[in-house]
Amino acid sequence: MSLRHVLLCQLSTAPKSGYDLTVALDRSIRQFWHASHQQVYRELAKMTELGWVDFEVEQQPKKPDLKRYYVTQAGLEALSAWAGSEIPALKIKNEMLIRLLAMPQVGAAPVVASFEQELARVNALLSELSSMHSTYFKSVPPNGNPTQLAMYLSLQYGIEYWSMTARWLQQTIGLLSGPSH
Amino acid sequence: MSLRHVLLCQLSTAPKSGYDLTVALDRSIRQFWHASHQQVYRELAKMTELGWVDFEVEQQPKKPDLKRYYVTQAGLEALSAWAGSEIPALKIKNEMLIRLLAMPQVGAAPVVASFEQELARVNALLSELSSMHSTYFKSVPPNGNPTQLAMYLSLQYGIEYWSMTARWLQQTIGLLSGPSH
DNA sequence: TGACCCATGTAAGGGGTTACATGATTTG
DNA sequence: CAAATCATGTAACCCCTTACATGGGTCA
Repeated sequence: MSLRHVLLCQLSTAPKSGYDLTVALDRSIRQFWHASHQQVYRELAKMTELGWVDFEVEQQPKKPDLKRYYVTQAGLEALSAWAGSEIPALKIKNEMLIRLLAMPQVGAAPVVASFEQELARVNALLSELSSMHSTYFKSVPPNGNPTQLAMYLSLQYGIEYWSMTARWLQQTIGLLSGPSH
Repeated sequence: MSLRHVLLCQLSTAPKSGYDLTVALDRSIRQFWHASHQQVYRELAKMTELGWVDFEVEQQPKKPDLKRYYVTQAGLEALSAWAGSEIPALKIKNEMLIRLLAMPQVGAAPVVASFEQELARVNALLSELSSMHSTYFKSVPPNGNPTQLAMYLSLQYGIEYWSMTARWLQQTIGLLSGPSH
């Protein structure tokens, strides 16, 4: 899947270790693509097999050896081919919708309770994303800076996604708990 | 995960076979939770082990045996407990955002091309959902009909989700292809 | 005759999570 | 003294996808 391409992107700016990649992922795009260190090491091993990346071992005094990975020509070509290929259809899989399905059996009350909890979580996330937006992007970054543009548009997506979710939750809680009381 | 609970919901209205469940899923909530027949059979086997469902075998002349599953008391209790429990945090995992990350390496052109294709697909989906909405829901279903309400709110969610995506794609394509031309 | 419907599965592999393992160094 | 940081992994398990398997009945 796409984790492979996330790692290729990160590596193509500068060679990095699996540890570096894990930390960088967690610091920068955690909200938009999450991966554990186990996954990162597995993907690096697979991409090495595929010839997309290679590494040099650096011996460190009093520390474990460090494997510094870099992207090969084949890796760059794979990234290019992927970037223009058809985006695989994304299927909505949202547990909230399944809770709704359970209402005929379990009633609205527990569902509304879990939705209210979820709305609080979503609002917290939204304010986090909003503050990121206002600190990093006073204006739309120029087209000439693709890295900044990518971050700006991802943040934009996250804010719109969670705003939409919050609106839907509010409307739904209202419908489920309002009229019958 | 939630497939288990989807199946419990479907079974609690009337006993069904694995085949019935697969077909019903594909006909009704395909847009919101998809599962292959292999998954359905596996979940049924696991839920039988757990004691959440049980089945009766019906011999059919000139057809394979049919296993008619029904929900047990323990299954109903599991469904209730789940419906009010905390909703696990949903992480955004959207390949579009990773394409953006690749722009510094591969340029904007292939990314924009794949986004335009995606926008067409999203618009097609949206018009499908809109027509479902206008044929089934002339007005908001009453609170007393939870099955209808669940379908209404799911459709609502789908329409808002894909509208948001379409807007974002349009904005993004504009930003990536507009100013530099 | 070939395709689709009914009805059940097995098998292999990809992607992801959680837990476990090691071991020195730095920080509170 | 305990926790966090650096740095690598293994193992077991869950969920999901794709391909393969069987075999009669219906319909164009």
